Amino acid sequence: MILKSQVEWALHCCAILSGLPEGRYLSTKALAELHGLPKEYLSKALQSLSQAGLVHTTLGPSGGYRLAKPAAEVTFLDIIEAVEGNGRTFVCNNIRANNPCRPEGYCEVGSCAIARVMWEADEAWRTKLRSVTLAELGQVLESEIPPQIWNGTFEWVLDRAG
Amino acid sequence: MILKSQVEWALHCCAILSGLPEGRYLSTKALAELHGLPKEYLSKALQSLSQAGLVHTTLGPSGGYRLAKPAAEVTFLDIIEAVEGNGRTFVCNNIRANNPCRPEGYCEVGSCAIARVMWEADEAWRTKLRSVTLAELGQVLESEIPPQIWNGTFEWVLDRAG
DNA sequence: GAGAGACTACTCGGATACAGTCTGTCCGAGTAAATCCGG
DNA sequence: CCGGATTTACTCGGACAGACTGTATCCGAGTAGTCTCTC
Repeated sequence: MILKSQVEWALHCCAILSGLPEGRYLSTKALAELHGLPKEYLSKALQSLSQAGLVHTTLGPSGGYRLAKPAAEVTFLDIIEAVEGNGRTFVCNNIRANNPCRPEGYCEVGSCAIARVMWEADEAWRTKLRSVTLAELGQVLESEIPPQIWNGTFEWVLDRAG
Repeated sequence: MILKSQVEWALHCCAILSGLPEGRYLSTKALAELHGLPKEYLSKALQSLSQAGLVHTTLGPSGGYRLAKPAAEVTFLDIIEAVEGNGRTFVCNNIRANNPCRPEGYCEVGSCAIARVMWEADEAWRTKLRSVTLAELGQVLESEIPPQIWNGTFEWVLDRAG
């Protein structure tokens, strides 16, 4: 059970977009160059974000993406679910129903105890991811990345943002 | 990111094995019949458990599996890691290193802030799974399953346990 | 009745096959800004 | 100088291909009880 690399890409792209001034758009091409990723395939991840309403897009030259909401309202979980789908990490196929010892036509009530534990763990994971927003991530990044690189990157980005 | 069905199978099989009297073994065939699963493929999951040392096996007739440790010492996480591997659910490919604005030969220290959040969420998931043992699961199951089915199942099982 | 050998039922590991997902590429349609051209 | 047509640069969506993983089956090798056969 490993998250696909598109999740990592989407998170990094959102981190960049959250630092973009209001109303500016950044193209897939620029995002791909900045992270050294295949432009066409990265585009799929961004389309997922767009479809989930996390990101807004404009066509034409100087088009591209920007966040659709304030960075403080976008969580890690939003981004991950947009890319990876919002299903649970554990699906219960109710194999207890195959027990040959059960009376004919027996219908169980309630969910399988094993599935409940798995779902609680899943929920713990989601709770953590729901608690971190892009705004908080931006603060951490700004405090950790050497100022010259941080500023240089955003000069580079603004140079390409429409 | 969905756990494979072998995880579900392994958990159910361990639940049954934890109810087995000391020293008795239950065969793959019986476990497969009980859950309505393909015997050969289920065997792969059980082999994983065996390789991880969670389960002990004997060859020959009346051979099969039993738990290698007391049920109170086997956690959900043990079983899941045995089947699914013990790697993290998020791998950081350090794509920030591809940033064209970084000075030549720049070497970062510390891990990516994005990866750290993902790993904390992963750890929250693992912590929950580490906190539930097979012994606790057995108690819940016994309290939830109607006594006639519970007893009938274990009669069926003991009938086939060597 | 005792011991040796054959038999049986099981685990283990490898080989194989198939389907689905992940990764990646390519191309055409649509859109909006910039550019060009005729009046 | 102005307005319409063309060009350009981008997104979007679908089609496609290759690699990898998950699911499933089959078979031979090895092992430990059981059964049989012989003395």
